[in-house]
Amino acid sequence: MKRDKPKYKQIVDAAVIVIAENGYHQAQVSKIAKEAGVADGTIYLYFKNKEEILISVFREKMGDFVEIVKNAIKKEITATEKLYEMIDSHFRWLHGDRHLAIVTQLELRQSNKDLRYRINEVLKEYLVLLDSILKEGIEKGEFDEKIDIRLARQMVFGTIDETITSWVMNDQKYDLLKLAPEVHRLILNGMKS
Amino acid sequence: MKRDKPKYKQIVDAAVIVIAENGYHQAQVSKIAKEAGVADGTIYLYFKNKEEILISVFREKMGDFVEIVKNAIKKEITATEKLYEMIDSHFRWLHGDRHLAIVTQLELRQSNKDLRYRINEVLKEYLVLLDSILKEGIEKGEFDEKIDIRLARQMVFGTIDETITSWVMNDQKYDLLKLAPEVHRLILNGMKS
Amino acid sequence: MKRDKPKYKQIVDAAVIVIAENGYHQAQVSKIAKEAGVADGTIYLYFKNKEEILISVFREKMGDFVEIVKNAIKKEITATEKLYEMIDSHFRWLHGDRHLAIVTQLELRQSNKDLRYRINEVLKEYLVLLDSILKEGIEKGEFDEKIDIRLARQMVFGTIDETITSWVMNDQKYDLLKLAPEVHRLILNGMKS
Amino acid sequence: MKRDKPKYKQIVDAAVIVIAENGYHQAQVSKIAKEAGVADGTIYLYFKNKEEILISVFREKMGDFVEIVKNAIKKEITATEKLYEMIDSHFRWLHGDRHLAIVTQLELRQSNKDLRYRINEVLKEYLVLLDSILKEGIEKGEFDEKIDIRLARQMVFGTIDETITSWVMNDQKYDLLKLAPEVHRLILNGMKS
DNA sequence: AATGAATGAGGCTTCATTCAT
DNA sequence: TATGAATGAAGCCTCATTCAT
Repeated sequence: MKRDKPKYKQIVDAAVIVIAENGYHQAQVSKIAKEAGVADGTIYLYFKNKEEILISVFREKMGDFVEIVKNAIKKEITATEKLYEMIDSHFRWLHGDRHLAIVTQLELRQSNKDLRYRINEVLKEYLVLLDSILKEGIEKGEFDEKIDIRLARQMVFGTIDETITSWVMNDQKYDLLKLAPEVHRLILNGMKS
Repeated sequence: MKRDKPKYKQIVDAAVIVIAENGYHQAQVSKIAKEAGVADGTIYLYFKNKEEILISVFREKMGDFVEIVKNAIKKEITATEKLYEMIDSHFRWLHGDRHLAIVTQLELRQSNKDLRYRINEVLKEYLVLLDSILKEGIEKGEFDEKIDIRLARQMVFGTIDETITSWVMNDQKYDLLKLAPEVHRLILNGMKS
Repeated sequence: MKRDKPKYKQIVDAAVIVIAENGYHQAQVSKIAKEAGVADGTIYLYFKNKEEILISVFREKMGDFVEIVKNAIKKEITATEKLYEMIDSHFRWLHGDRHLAIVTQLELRQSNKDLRYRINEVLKEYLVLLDSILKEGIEKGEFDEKIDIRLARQMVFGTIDETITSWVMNDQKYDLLKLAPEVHRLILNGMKS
Repeated sequence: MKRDKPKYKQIVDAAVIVIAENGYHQAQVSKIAKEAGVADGTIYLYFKNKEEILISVFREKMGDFVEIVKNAIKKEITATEKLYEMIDSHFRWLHGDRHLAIVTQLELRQSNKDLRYRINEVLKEYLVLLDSILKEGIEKGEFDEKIDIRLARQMVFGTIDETITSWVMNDQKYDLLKLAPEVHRLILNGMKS
């Protein structure tokens, strides 16, 4: 509701900051309202309840991201290159917003089953994109035709996710972007024909 | 404290069941006490607070598991074989205790930052074991000497973890054990020299 | 204030409908505004606060009703006949507006002490009318001269009120109007000389 | 639950006092707890929620009262005498507990539809008792055989209720007990054969 | 060692009212 | 006059922990 109003975005952005700085369980609605510079009640003109704020955080940000990835891989020709762009833009995305990185990798995972289920719905779009790259690679003969798409997807996503989580848990001390080529190489080798 | 008393184990086992069946946020101390067949207050004779119960769940169970893996790989000669044994016994471990699988893959991740930090401490022993296999593989020339150990570890752990989580999220419908060879192959290819 | 403007009546009528359909506690100002086809803020150009709307509902409607009763009994000669007309027109009034019946018998009674006190002020006009009939009946020898006017009034009003409330609580299933003669007879007997 | 524990009664009694002194809408759980001399949370060991406290107030008190009436009319022989005892003990009951009188006549009526529905369930026992007296009176020829039991019940209850409410609204200034004979006479005349 | 009744802090949400336009 | 977006106070309930027995 009213997702195009400026305050909607204001509140979502405030939620990212508050969750990142205080943790999921300490992100009270009143803190988010204060950070957004609105009254507590105003939150409920834009979101049905607290859970909806959190869903929106993920949906808005992940939505932006899927667009970025789609654009990034559009320019590429081979599945191998597309895979590289996906890894690199995923890294670049969270590297560019340290608060968001904390939220997606650590805090949002503390949500309850229902919320995580709904987050997975949003994630699906990303995984579908990944699947299409994998299928293309197999068809073109770039990847081994014997690989199980589901397992390959889990390897790719699991590796990327684990790499980013480690980076966040180490306080984003080292340069995540530099890891992209090696992660790409590890993943690719696993699927080479 | 008093970890050798029978009630200690009774409470830890009760916690696994209660968390698996009710979810992390619905696992009240009183429920755990009831499942363990003791009074609420008794819990606090064995655990300083609720967080300690959850830590213990992970420490006790993961401790058992690390032992299992250590024994499993002892018999093997090559790093490649050891890696296979690690994957297979990891799958076998959680395949054999559906409650524990839910708890490690879904519920315990909803805990707060502090708790997850301490869980990672316990995980370290597992990761150290993994690192030693990777190093051995490189030294023996089984794996590519150019791979970054940290990244390789993240790929291996990320892939295994993501595979198990997917299996749990799909209600453990399909046979996890059958996936071990293919997961092994995917991972191995990524590191082959 | 501004009771003669068309929007005033519009809002009062909307309040009756909203309260009847949603219940007293679910009759938010915004719902009344919507039903009346005006903006929330407009309500406050015509009413000081929400309580004033509710008072007005009763005052306007009860005002109409007292006029109706006055006219109805004007034609009658004996106090006995006037009493019958009062009962019959009371029944007829609420029988003709099912929303209003719900509001006066059930919903408005959920208001707080202050509001109920002010409603009683409005009711007084009705009770004064009733008292005058009772006095007239005593003076004319139709009713027992020994009856306590206050108690008699309470019996008459209590009986009528309880009868209507029962009818509303039974979802207005049976014909209220048919009960008038018997209610009249019961009441009258109580006061006969 | 645990209705026989002393704290259950303690809380119910505290609720009567708090509601009478502050009004239904100002009777916060915390006030009731304070008046009862227990912690807020303790309330919830004895009552599922706030509504259950209010139901219990009525059920416990009305339950006591129905017993009193049953005992009072047991000694009487005629329906006429029984009716007098019912009126007199009803008056005597609320005359003896000014807080309870305010609660039953004014405050509890502000509750929402659900609560009032459940209160009516409790009231039913009283009305059944009243019906049995009326039937007995008709069978014995004390009351007119042509009267409609339902209407007669509404007259009796309506008159008693209205009389007590008036007394409470007038701050219990006059002596309610003295009104019993006249109320009895008014009611009785209405039903005499 | 064991019990379990009692404690009390803490947060999401609603909605009457305001006020800039 | 009319609007409607924004405000912010206020309360029910849960549950980890304690402590008298």
